[in-house]
Amino acid sequence: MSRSSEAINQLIHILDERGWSATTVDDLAKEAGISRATFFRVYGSKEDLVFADHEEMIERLEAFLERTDHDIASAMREGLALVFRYHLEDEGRTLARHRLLKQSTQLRNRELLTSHTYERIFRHWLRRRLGPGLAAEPVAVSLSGAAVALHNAFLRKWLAEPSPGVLSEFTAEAKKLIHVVLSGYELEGKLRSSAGVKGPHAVVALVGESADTEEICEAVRSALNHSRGE
Amino acid sequence: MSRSSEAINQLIHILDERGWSATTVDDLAKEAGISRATFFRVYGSKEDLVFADHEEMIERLEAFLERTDHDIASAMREGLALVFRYHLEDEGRTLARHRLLKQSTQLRNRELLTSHTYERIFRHWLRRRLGPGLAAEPVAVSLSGAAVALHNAFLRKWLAEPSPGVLSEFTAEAKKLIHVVLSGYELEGKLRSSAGVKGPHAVVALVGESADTEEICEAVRSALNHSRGE
DNA sequence: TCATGTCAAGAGACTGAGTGCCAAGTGGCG
DNA sequence: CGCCACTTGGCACTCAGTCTCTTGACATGA
Repeated sequence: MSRSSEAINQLIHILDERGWSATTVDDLAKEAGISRATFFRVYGSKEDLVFADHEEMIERLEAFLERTDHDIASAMREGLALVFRYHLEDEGRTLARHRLLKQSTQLRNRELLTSHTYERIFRHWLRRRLGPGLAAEPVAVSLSGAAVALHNAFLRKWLAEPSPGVLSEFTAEAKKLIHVVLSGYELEGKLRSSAGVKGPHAVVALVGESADTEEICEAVRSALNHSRGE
Repeated sequence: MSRSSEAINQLIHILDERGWSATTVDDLAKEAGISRATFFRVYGSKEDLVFADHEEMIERLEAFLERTDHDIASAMREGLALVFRYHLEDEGRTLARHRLLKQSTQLRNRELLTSHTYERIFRHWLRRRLGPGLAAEPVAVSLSGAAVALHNAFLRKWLAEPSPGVLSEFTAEAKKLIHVVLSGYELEGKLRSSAGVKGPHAVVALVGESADTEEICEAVRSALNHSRGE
């Protein structure tokens, strides 16, 4: 898994350097040390290669939404943050892909398609979580559409001018949007957590007064790893 | 214009009957009484042929938004209705295309792309109409995303079960959505100025017993965002 | 040790989309 | 009529993606 994803990153880099249309599948296969036929078996297509890692992200998001105990608004916001953080995670890969996308409308279009996958995931999850009710369907549809659009707008902003503050700006805007839509449709009642009777852990992390969210999370992570013996 | 659009309808019909992948460009060119080369010159590609009429719709929408005297909410609603009505207008063509789309994921993906074009048009128009202001950008992004998602949902519903009442149902829902978003952000904008100076705060994260490290971090992040953002 | 089944990979032919080039029409227009 | 710009057809070419057949590595089992 990790080896193949490195191979993918390398191939994307090659496509970025030599140009999307100037690089043939033969070139890529030769570069990867496999035959042309094997290339198609492994990666599906030249296009799929560039977005192979999105599959993983989609699984992560679905797993998160499936298992979360958060209330609807928090889970939605955190799901969106999860996706956003994924793009910031490997800046080299994301920027290389972005340069690549500028070369070909075909690739840009493919990129846009991934939005619909995220939108669909949120929509279906919202439908389930909102349950039956008059406003559930339009809220599921509109909120997922709006939230993914917001995500894309902030991602575009970050691609144009990478800065670490974008994530928290995005999270704040997403929070506002979710609140506006849910309360506007009078679904505040659904905002409560659906968490069951599971007993809570107590976790104490000590951090400096000026710590930001990520620093605190890091402290929590290390405290957990310590106490759990990982 | 009208002659060529009839030719397009006929070719779409042929694609629908014989199958998308079973019909080659040679077949289509022969059917249209032109050479293969001319086919590509005129229609661009096999895929473009299926969505050629969308170009016209996009121009209609842009012209309407550019010239309308309506207030923002009414113009938005009427613009959406304009697009929706266009699909209902020629039921034969829309249903034939829909049958065609079921045959090929490639075509379905292409269809999804047109959403982004509409979304972009509404977004740019909303930016211009909302003018400068703190909430203008997120509203332009979110509302266009949500509105187009709503449009697509109602269109899917109509395609599954055509009924004339869908248009008015859609218009009503769109009106509600636009009102919720616009009024929701106006309210937020007024409340923001009264936000006080941040003091120290306590953070409590409650997670399920089976939560792993990452889930706990998500919960901490969520709790922080909750307490800091208010 | 050898026979057998399985599976991943390679080799190569084949289809079909899309591009580029050139030659042959097909009108206007002086 | 002859010149010109523009359109169309014919044709070769590249390359993505599919399909089939073969080969070799590996495991299992008598």
